[in-house]
Amino acid sequence: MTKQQKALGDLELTVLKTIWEHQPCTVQKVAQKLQKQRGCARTTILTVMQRLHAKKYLKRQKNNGVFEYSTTEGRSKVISRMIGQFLDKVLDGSALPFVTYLSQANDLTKEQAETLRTIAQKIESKEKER
Amino acid sequence: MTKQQKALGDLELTVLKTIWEHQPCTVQKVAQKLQKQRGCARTTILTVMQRLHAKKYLKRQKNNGVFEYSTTEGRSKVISRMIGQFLDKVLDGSALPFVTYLSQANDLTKEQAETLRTIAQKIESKEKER
DNA sequence: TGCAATTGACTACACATGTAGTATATTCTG
DNA sequence: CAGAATATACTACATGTGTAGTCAATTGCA
Repeated sequence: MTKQQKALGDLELTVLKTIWEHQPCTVQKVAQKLQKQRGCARTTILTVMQRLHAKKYLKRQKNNGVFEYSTTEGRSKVISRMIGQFLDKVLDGSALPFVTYLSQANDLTKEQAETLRTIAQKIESKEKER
Repeated sequence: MTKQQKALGDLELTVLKTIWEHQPCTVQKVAQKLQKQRGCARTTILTVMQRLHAKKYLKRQKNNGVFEYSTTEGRSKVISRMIGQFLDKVLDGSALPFVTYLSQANDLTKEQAETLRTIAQKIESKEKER
């Protein structure tokens, strides 16, 4: 059962993100949003959405003669998988470079600092579990 | 000065990693290593290395009639850039999903746990800086 | 020195993805 | 209901990457 989801390109990810935020969603809606952000044609978005549908990232249902698309998986699930793949493929399974990256970032944002703090808490709870 | 390095494909990254470990390196050496790991032909590696050279990830020098390749950038630099790109493109600049991923991994390795601990220390030092 | 082995340039092809036009089908409106 | 508007399908093309063969150049060995 290797449900191995196919990889996502940049535009595909962008489209998917848009849909996660406005589910369910017509091609038109997505196209309008991304026409501004990326200046791409409506048919480009249409094609991408058809591909995402073929790849099973999207499901669709015709409402009033227009397809409404929804995602088949939640955002966190897909993103998690991508993180896992990145970890494997780029970082060889080690999270250390990522941490180093974060801690070296001289423009560490409040959000990231907060993130780090969160991690510390996670560690503590992990410790207590034992 | 947008020295925007071109993106790397999977095989390209794999080759680059091999070279980081055995610098400088001939096509043959890399090919032998990867022929076992991925079962790809010598000329495949040759092509990839030529492309990496064209992309400026590798430099070469002829020694005894054979090209010896070296990387133009250190591993951590390239990996850092990739992390930054991943953070931007996939995680929208937020490291939180990554942390969540790590803390939820039920097969958290010792190494990763250690990583988390390291982060906690980083936080502390960051805090003290203020 | 001549042949065998090695090396590298070039070419080629398949597939993925971004990009978008054209044509067909569907729906809505007057 | 017919034409206009809209939506979808189909087709196409460029680029990037994995993959690898062919052939010419180079090197080394007998």
